[in-house]
Amino acid sequence: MSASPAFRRTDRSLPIALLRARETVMAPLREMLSQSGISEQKWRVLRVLDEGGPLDQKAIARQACLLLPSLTRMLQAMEAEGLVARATDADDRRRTVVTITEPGRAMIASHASQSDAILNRLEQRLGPERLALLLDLLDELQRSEPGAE
Amino acid sequence: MSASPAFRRTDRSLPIALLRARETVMAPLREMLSQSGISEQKWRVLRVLDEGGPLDQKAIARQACLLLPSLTRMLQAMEAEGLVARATDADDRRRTVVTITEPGRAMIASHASQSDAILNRLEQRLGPERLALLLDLLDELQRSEPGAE
DNA sequence: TATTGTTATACTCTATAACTATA
DNA sequence: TATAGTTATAGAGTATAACAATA
Repeated sequence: MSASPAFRRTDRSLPIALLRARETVMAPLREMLSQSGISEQKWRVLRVLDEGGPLDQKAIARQACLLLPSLTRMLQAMEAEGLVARATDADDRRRTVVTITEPGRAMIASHASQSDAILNRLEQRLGPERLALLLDLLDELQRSEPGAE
Repeated sequence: MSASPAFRRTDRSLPIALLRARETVMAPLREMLSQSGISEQKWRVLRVLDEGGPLDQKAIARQACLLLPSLTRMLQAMEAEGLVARATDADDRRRTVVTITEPGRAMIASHASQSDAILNRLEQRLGPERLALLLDLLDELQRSEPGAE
């Protein structure tokens, strides 16, 4: 009647622990985003573009953890909303280069202070050193696998 | 043209770092699960039940990070597949107590060695101490918020 | 009156394959 | 022949509200 001994306890299972931690962090952020009518996924796209400058879609998909078909539809909607602009790459015309627009940056900026407050609160609870350590470990984990960026 | 200064770099952004790390960990596990025709979500339900013994649906939803309406439909399917059994709680007849069945445990057991191999490989890359530290930090993060279990 | 779980509904994302065009 | 992106399609999960049964 006991749990299968080959498995770690779910709170010591990395996939579940990552999910629970993410849900904890995202809960207040989701509430914030719902007020703008923007999805979590579109928010990630904006964040990646805001930071990484113009990117082709494959790079966006990889960095924002999205599939290319999902991204295609999202970008079409976001272009219609004026949040991003797309242009064919002159050097390689298979590529589409996506740029965040000023309204896109404004959308991000409008949430900056609120988002910062949420994450600062977490930082205070965990402690700045331990948060930095957590980010290091997550980064290390992600880099340890092939295919990750 | 630079990124909004109020935001952390996305690789130092906790929500995105958690997502990327999770995708890294889940990629090989998803491949494993797809061979059984079981979804990631149903797998979480089985894992939680296998570990936590009979649970009511609200507890399952919280521990597996699912909404109650999603869980209701999933459990109906899983009951039809014989993976779980449901019964009304005698003491509080609003509650439904869900139990994993032997076929459910067998489903889990059939993936134990493969799942273990995947996670052991990650543990070797990161180092056992750093993995333990990561799990500690994730747990701490999750516990720091109200509403988390 | 609050809580557990269900149903209904609309929406979004996931996932795969097939397709276009460029290289 | 391979790659970037699109389209098509099926399916599943998300999210909200409204509801039933029970406490």
